[in-house]
Amino acid sequence: MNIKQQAHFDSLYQQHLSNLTLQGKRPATIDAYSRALRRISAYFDCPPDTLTTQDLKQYFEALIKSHSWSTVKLDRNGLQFFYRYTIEKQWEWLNIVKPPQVKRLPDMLTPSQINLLLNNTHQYRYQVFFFTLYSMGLRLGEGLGLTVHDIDSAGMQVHIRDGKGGKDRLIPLSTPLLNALRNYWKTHRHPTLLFPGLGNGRNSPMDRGGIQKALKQVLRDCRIHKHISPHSLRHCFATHLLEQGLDLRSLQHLLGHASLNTTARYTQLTPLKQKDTIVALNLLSSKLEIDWRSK
DNA sequence: AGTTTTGCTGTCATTCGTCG
DNA sequence: CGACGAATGACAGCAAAACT
Repeated sequence: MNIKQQAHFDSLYQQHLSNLTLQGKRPATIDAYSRALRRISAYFDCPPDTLTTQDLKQYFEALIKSHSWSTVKLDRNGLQFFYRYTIEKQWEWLNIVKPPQVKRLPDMLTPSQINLLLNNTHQYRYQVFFFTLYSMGLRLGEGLGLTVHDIDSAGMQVHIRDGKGGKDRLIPLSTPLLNALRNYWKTHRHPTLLFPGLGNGRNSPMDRGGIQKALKQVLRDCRIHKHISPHSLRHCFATHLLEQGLDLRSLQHLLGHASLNTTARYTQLTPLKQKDTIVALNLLSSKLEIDWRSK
């Protein structure tokens, strides 16, 4: 791009960012949608507002060859947003790119495998963290964001902040988890964070990559060859609660979302008699016999 | 259909023991 | 004391789900 084109691109890009913010998009979305604009402009080496439908077809044809459908989808949506909000053109997007439909079922651990996993996690911080994710069904980011002020030991509940889509929720706190969190906190005594990083990262939460790596190692040690990630603990939480007879509505509350398609699909249980959520939650952690790695 | 998150990997800079 | 490498964190990019 020459200097004039570059200036024009910069202006469009700034408008794009501004529109994303105005439409209330979350940081991850802004990230992805703005990358789409940078990528296509780099590909054609010109500002993105003069491209034709033919250009777009050519671009996506190349993109499908070089990248996964996940990336193609993000680019498609990002550019669609750009054309809708920043310039007037409306493309027939569906006719240009349409990702194939796929359905997958996640791998799952049994309660005894969870027990095995926790007992083979030899680093205390990861052991407590995995236990926290499993016993409250948290997303990775929700667990990392926990602060000491979120733990209401008098009311025996935990305030989960800024979950997916920026939503909060409250989750009953079991005694074993409270004890684990207290004992672990005493090892670092951070003024706010429950799971601070080490070294000079001590004022931000632990590293996600480290957590994922630690879990993979433990799975190898346990000779568990399923495809399991920290997020799987959330699936296990949901499935095990269903197996204990917790009803769907209560479970939806605990997970903080409305649809249970992914969770309900892989449990064969149809039943779901009404049962007290707290009782079920306590039952969940009382089934585990964890040898804590403290000190 | 569209949005938002996690998962995974690589790069680069910094820190931290420890060995010579 | 400095060199060295291992460990760690910040960050970015892409992939894959999860959720609305």
